[in-house]
Amino acid sequence: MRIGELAKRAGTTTRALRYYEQLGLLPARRAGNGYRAYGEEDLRLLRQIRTLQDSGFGLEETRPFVECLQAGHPHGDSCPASLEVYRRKLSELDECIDRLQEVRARVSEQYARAERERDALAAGAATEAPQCEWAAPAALDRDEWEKR
Amino acid sequence: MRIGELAKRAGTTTRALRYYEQLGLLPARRAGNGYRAYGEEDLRLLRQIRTLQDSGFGLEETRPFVECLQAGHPHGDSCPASLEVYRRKLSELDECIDRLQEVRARVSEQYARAERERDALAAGAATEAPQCEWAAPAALDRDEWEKR
DNA sequence: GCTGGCGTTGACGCCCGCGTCAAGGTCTAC
DNA sequence: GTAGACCTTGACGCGGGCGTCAACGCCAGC
Repeated sequence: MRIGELAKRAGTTTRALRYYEQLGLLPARRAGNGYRAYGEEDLRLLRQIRTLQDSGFGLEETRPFVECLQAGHPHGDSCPASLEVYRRKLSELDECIDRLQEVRARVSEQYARAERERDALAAGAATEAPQCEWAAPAALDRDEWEKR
Repeated sequence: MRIGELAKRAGTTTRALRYYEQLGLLPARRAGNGYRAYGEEDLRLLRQIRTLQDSGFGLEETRPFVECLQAGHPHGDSCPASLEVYRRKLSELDECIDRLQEVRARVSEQYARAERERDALAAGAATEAPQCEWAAPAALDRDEWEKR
């Protein structure tokens, strides 16, 4: 199998395959004419790479899985190094999700406050209502926010 | 105030400030000797930028907030364009969090399966227990997984 | 023998938010 | 006058995962 066919069957591009080879991730035999020659086994390796990538693994993080398959193990994650990568990735994901949720909470709070203030101003302008100090008790929160 | 002092007071670097100016985000007056000259108001703008950046806003996304302050509004988010950016960012965050949680679930599942298989093999090797077909019913799930 | 579709290597581009270096100008203090 | 702390512009680097082009080789069909 040549590079174009492998790429097509795996749903990727020849450029990516050449890049993986450059990283030593997916080495290829060579035919007499210099063309890269791949086997069915390479398709498995490649699918392993793509699957992990879809889950946010970097190429270097897929290496243990690929080497595990190359070593003849039944699955890419049949080796301790792969399990370790799983664990690291899970804790990364947890940390990332936590951070995003904190950020989301902050942004949501700011958005709600800004909308309240807008509505208060609109109502004030529309009704010419008296501006009372106790109408905007969020000012302190805002200053705290801006100091970050 | 010159660039170094502003950078220090805002907890950033001169390089960042020059970059913001290059983007037209934080323009600076010039002193007679060509040095950039900033005022207290610029410190507010800069803090607005940094705060938003900490929440994952790209520099271009901070622009409406900065322009809002420059226009003399009390807060960076006192303008409709800023509120729109808030809304977009919130939906981006939601989407991102959802994706990460889905990924986390997939990875976690794979990890659990891989560990079960490892333990099963270890137990099998240790006790020389007979290898029964019904001992590894997860094979189908795995094939489905690899086809993705 | 010519066209077209494969393949090869090499090199630069992209995105973003700067870091870092180079080569110089400006101002203050001693 | 000179050291040193600041400032200026310009340019390249980085990280990750390739896209894209250039310039060429190989092979099949007409």
